[in-house]
Amino acid sequence: MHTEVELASTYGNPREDDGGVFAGLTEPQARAVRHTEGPLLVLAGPGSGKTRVITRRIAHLVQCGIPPWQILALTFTNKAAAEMRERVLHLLGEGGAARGLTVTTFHALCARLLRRWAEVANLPGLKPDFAIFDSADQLSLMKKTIEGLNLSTGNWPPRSVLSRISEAKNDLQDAETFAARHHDFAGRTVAKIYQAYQKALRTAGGVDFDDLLVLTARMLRENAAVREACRERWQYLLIDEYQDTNRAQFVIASLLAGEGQQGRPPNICVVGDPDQSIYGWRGADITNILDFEKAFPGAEVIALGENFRSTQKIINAADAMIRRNTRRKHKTLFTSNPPGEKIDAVSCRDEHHEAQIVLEWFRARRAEGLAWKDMAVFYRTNALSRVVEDELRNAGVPYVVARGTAYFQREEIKNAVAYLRVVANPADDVSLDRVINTPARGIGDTSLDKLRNVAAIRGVPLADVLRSLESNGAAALGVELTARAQNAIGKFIRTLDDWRDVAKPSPFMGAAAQGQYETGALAELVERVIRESGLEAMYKAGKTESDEERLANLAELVTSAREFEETFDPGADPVLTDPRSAAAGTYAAPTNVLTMLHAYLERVTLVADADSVDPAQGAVTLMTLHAAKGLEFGAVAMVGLEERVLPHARVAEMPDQLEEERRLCFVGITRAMQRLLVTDARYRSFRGVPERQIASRFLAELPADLVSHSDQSDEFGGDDNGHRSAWDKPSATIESTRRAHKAPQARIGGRALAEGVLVRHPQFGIGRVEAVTGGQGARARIRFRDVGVKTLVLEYARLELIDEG
DNA sequence: CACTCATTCCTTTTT
DNA sequence: GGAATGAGTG
Repeated sequence: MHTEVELASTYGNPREDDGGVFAGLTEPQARAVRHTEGPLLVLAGPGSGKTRVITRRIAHLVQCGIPPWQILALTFTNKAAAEMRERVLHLLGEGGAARGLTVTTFHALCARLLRRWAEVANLPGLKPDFAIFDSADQLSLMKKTIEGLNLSTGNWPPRSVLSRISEAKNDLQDAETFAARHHDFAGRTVAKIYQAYQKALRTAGGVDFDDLLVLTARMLRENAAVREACRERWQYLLIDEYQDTNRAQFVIASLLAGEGQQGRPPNICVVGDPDQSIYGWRGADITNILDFEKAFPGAEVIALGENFRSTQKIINAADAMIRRNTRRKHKTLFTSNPPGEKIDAVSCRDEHHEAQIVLEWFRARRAEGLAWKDMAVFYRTNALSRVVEDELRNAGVPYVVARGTAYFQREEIKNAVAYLRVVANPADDVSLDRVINTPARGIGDTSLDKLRNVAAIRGVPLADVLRSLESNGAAALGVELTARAQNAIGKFIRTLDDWRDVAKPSPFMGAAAQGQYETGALAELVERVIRESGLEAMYKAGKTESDEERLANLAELVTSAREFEETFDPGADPVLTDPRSAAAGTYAAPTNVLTMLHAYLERVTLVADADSVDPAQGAVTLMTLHAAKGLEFGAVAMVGLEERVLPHARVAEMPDQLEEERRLCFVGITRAMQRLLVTDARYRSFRGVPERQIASRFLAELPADLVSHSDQSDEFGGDDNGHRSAWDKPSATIESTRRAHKAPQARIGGRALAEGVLVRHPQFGIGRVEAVTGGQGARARIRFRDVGVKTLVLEYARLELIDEG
């Protein structure tokens, strides 16, 4: 292997090496790129050229003569992986110098490894054609599991049980370990559910997101052969966004990195920023990055603190705020960019007013020459996007909401994908349940319940029962079915078989027999499934606009399948038996549609919201703060800077989460290159109920001299008194500014609060109104059932109206 | 068995 | 404000 001395002689004068991997790098950046052997931690502040360093470093490794297939780069999202791959390719030239390089997400890598090795590694109940269950699938399976145990979903909400199990999985506790550690009633019950859930999951031939990591960690730990095969192949490991890794991911990384070769330390390079760790709730363990040097002794640490993205004012504000966190590795943020404008802060009346403010601010930015695509709106929760969307739509401003998962959550797409999943894996009961009577084909709940019962008793997938019904009749199963239902089921099974025959490798099918894949076969299968399942006819029969839209979406699914096949690169498969064949370009293509279908479904399931961010669209981008990480925009508007929204309400119960909320805010601020707007609203409606809001503490943490604040939250202010706009160019019209805010006096949720009305208070409980005074600072005297009479200021009292009866 | 209308819970963030 | 159940009718 190359040493630093040799490299130094090759790249003696980086800055003049135009076009080379060291061109234009700062000293610390170059140091990170130059580092090839042994553990390396790059602490990369926002806008510090992190991606640049990573991609250059990979290119550098390859230029040093390391075979690309020995390099594994891991990210969290497909988008990050795609971007990295593209940039490395660009650096190395399209000539195939990067062939065999593995750049992928943790989850996708695990899926591939498991499919390749599951049988060898003897993982209980895991078949190589397993389906990956997304959150919706998990939820419906969990519901069934809880009901199957005769527990109430009221006492054991599937969501929270799932999150407890997910927590356990992220910490690598299986059901048995979990059971051994929890002896209280709730813990024991969850353990029982955990066990049953895993069993149901395996029966359905499925794994959930967490399982992908857990099972891979376990496989690598317990199976020396697999472990060695992976280590043998990947000598250089790189992990992006390392601050977001959880315990399972840390174990996988450590096992892959191994002990290094011949007593030398492992070549693991991790890049991240503890200040941008925002996935603690998903098990991300910030100590992974804080203690990297402990886990990998002798690690070189390089801090990239210089920011090349934002103005001084933005950087200084972000720095001042994040300094308040105590659990961090301090690095000084600085920039030699221009000072820039002050941060705009506007206090608004309510969320509608806020949306108008954002719109006007964007128009002003556009007047200054910024394009729509250079602007973005960030918010803490998805629910906040709606009002902004409405405002932009009405104003005719083009926008896109970054919700990559949304497309695949549409009913029609879920249906079509569920059919495909049943083709790929007939045991997938969750998908089968979804499609067996969609569109309605006469297989009703009564019949299904009987058959599900049989399946549950025998512990086999429903599909097996259906099949045995088809060959042996209902009597053999010990159930009675109407002839109508039996016919319908028979027909359904035969349709499935037809599709599977097409998909299966068949020695009689010409090209397939030669081991060649015919491009278009997957798209053809998707098209066939949509047509022959009756989905197409079902939506064609409907005449509403949404039905037309649904047909269009289904057509799009066919297109997406076609695109997938066309861009599918079998050489990029991380688990090729012989990586050298990838380098040589002589790998074997997949031989049948089923293989392609599996790859496609995997891709479809492992999408992230951030994956859909496409600045080429020429539109304003709307997204959650979480999705914003890693991106940058000329002008950023952050809305909902309020207590209980941006530090989220949950912080009240879990104070240690406050620092993560602050990091979230930090991430948002540091996305802005030139201009930043932060807004808070005095009133905001949650689920239709307006609530009095308090400005976020984070606003107060921004140094006053960097902020230009404009309070427009006055009830009737901000109409046309000249103070409406705090910035240079207010828009010419006042169109919607007139939508006066409803006076909060003596009103709750738009309904008048009168004597004798029942209300609920978050602390005091239920009470009856005895008297109301209106006007500014309206009050009500309320006799509470439990705590007696209190006089409350309506503005602050977050009361809820209760209907009598 | 299929479809329509009312009632319930909900939401933090996502691979 | 909306999705996801459940009751009731054709």
